[in-house]
Amino acid sequence: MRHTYHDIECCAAKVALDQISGKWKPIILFHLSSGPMRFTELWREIPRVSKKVMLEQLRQLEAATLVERTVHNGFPPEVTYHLSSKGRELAPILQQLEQWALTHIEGVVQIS
Amino acid sequence: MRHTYHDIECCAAKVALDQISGKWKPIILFHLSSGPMRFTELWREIPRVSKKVMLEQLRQLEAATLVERTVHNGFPPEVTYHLSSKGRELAPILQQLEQWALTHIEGVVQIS
DNA sequence: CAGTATCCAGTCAGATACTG
DNA sequence: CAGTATCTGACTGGATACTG
Repeated sequence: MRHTYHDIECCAAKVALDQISGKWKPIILFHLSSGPMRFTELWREIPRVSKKVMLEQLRQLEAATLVERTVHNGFPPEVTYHLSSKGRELAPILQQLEQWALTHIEGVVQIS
Repeated sequence: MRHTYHDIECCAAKVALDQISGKWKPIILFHLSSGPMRFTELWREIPRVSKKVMLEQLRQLEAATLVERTVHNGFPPEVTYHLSSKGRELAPILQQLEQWALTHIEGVVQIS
């Protein structure tokens, strides 16, 4: 998403929210918070998403420098993803958000 | 957005993020944090959005019980929007997110 | 003033198949 | 294993005009 000066003037939090929200990004961040994971490992944890979409989400997290990608040479290929320091600094805030959610969303969210 | 059991199991923060992210929601929350505002007043603060979209965002915030809507009888009609207690409890978290953003997004965000 | 009603274009997630 | 390529339908945001 493109940001305008007006956004930043008003609310840097919007920029932050755009970087961390998205269909699967919070879940990816959640899983990576326990440590580095390989692509397929991550993919298996979130089985409902296609590889293509998974990649897109990871690329966007990389572009936002929240996640870093490491390629280990060899065959078969091995690529791991891990949180950057910026991503790790986000963790406590996400935990507060989680806590806020748990005390407020009860009875509001649909379960499918 | 519909949530599944898996989302909640993994990450209640995702549910929270879905409720507060969206093209204009953070900006609306930001403006309402200073106090109640009338529809047109709010609309004038965010001039790039159409009334239809503005309404949609407000309705979603209402549905998430973050914002409340008050109709004052009379003519011309007067409707004000204000944060619920749930919305007010979110404010400090958004401020932290704002702070996190300010220390990290520099040089990353495009200005259009 | 505070909305509805239409219509449109662009983006996004997803399914599926293929590759170095 | 870790991707790419292609195609698709659904959803979102937006422009514009109209209304109680």
